[in-house]
Amino acid sequence: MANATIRDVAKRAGVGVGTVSRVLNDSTAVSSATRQKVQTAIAELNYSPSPIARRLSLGRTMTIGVIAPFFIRPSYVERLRGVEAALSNSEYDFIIYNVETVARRNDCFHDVPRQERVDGLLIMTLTPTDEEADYFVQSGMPTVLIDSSHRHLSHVMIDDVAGGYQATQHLIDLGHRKIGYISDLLQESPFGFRPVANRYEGYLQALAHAGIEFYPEYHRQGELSRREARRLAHELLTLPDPPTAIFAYSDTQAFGVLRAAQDLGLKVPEQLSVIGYDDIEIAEFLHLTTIRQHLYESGVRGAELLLGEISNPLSRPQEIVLPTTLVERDTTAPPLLC
Amino acid sequence: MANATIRDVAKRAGVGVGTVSRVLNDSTAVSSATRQKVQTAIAELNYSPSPIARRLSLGRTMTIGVIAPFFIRPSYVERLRGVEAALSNSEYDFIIYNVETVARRNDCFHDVPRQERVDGLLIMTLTPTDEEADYFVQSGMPTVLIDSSHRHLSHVMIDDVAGGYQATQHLIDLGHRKIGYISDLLQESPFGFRPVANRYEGYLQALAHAGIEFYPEYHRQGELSRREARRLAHELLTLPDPPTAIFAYSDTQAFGVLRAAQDLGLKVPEQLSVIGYDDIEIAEFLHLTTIRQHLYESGVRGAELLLGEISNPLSRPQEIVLPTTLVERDTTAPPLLC
DNA sequence: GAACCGAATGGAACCGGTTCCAATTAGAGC
DNA sequence: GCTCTAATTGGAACCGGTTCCATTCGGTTC
Repeated sequence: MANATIRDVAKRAGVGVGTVSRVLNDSTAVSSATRQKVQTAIAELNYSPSPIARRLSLGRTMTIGVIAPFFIRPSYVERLRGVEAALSNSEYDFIIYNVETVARRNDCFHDVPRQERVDGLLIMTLTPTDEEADYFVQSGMPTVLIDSSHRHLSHVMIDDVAGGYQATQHLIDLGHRKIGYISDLLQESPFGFRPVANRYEGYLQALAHAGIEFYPEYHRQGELSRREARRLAHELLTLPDPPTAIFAYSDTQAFGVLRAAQDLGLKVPEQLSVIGYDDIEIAEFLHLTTIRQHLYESGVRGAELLLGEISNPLSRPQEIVLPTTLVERDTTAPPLLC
Repeated sequence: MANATIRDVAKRAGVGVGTVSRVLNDSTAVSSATRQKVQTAIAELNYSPSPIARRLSLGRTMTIGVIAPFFIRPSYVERLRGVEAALSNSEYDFIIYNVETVARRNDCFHDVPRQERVDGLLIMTLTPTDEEADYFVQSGMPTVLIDSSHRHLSHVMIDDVAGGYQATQHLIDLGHRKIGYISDLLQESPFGFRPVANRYEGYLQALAHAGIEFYPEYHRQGELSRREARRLAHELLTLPDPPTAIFAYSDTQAFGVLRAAQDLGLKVPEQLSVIGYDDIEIAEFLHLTTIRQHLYESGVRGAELLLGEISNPLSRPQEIVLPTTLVERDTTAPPLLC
């Protein structure tokens, strides 16, 4: 009773299994009398088809894999929310592969397309090598990158060079010349996140355009956490000639900077300007000036791209570039005159 | 080449499919010479077994379903992190079923056990009715509740009555007598979250034990969001005889209260004490006094319970109760003397 | 009334694993 | 050398769907 099969239904309705399958899949070639009989039998037996068997014979899993590093970080949560929203209208479920080590990253990249667990892959921030990208393409696994890019794969990119430029330029516009930058790990990062290099690039470009010399002492990098950012900001702010403004790679790190300022009794924004990046939900509450990247939307667009690619596998790689926006709140102001 | 099957491997190795299967599953009854041959063939064909086929014949999905309302709320993210950590050591994946409407809740409760998509179910905060619980039991679906309870199902409960009591008692200990409470929706909530009733109960008990009369005007309820909490706090604080302390159902709501205080120019904690609930990550940064419930741990313990139940289905329902802890920071203090 | 056609239907084969039973083989014991 | 037993091994049957091919049947057409 618990688990009736399609054969039980067929027997009870006095038809063949093919017919039952046709009724289930809304094939038109079934007379309405037969359809009626089958539906009655289905109801009587409280039958529901086994998705696993369906998948096996269809060769599709109706599941999407999402590979995300540190999926509990606020920015990934926002992106996932977008993915969830886009997928909730479809027939697809998603499985999260959380990545916190390089070994795990490599395992995921290698195993997930091979095991036929998923019909498509959404990869966040992690950038595949050329080899890996070709491997995805050749294995026929529809793959979409969010927050990174590769010329052979569809992707939703955030223009982080522009974002970094925007943040720095905002500080310059306010009159700052001594602008610190607290970054995520640049070289030593095991993952080589693309946005890390890009925002740094934007920072350098804005300085150069304004004719401000880059002062290496003002650039600090460390693991992405409030605690570490607080430590680094403390270092910056206790330099003999400290910066008057700090651009932080992420809102989370900006909060660490704010804390350091508080520790040292510096008033924000009067004595120190701080700008973050991401515009995560809590940023508004804390009045943080920041660069908004459309996190939620990046998830939605990425998922849509992937669904399109699954239903139409031959399409050429698409690129979506999402802009960034300056959100001015209360942590930036002109520097004090000296 | 892309997708070799077990039969290809068997042919190439010159053995039967049963033997290949035995090698794959580390059955002992294979001579080492044969094992060698098979492994060579596997390597040559770059073969990896299809999990779907495996699931069909095994009748197991190696996947766990997690039903979570509003999974992007910080407290659920923390719990999920615990689940992910516990599951990452196992062979199981997990699928998130996000619930934001009652219809969706009912769908999930009804369909997920029936479709054989998952081997076990982890349900957060949502409380099954007796009927639903029996349905889970009868369908043989191992089910564990986190942050709610039912006598027929294993669960990880947070002692929210004690937590509500603790929060209120802390304010009383400081000398407050006029204590407001801003709650999640109590009656009208479509989900009937258990913790909502429990924390309120704790609040009432603490007041009663201290001989403080409950003053209905001091109790407000509204949708769980910062914005709504800010509005409600504003109402409370502009009463003719406003409370000197406010207990908020969640940290998120406490932040709304803090904002309302700021709007009205009230100093915290001098003129208003605020205590939250959850101890989400950002609470420490904002120096919020709060009640810590062990969110991450609740996820870990729940997942462990479920894995145990899957491997040993006959066990009786277990109960784990996690305590709550008062975390004193800088948003509570004795009231001003009048 | 015969020939023909299309729609509806039944059911075998298939997806790719696991498992169980029967058959083979090797080795031990006498 | 023969028998018996245990260890290996091969492969059919099965899990529960889908699909395709063959068949049946009712209705046209001449």
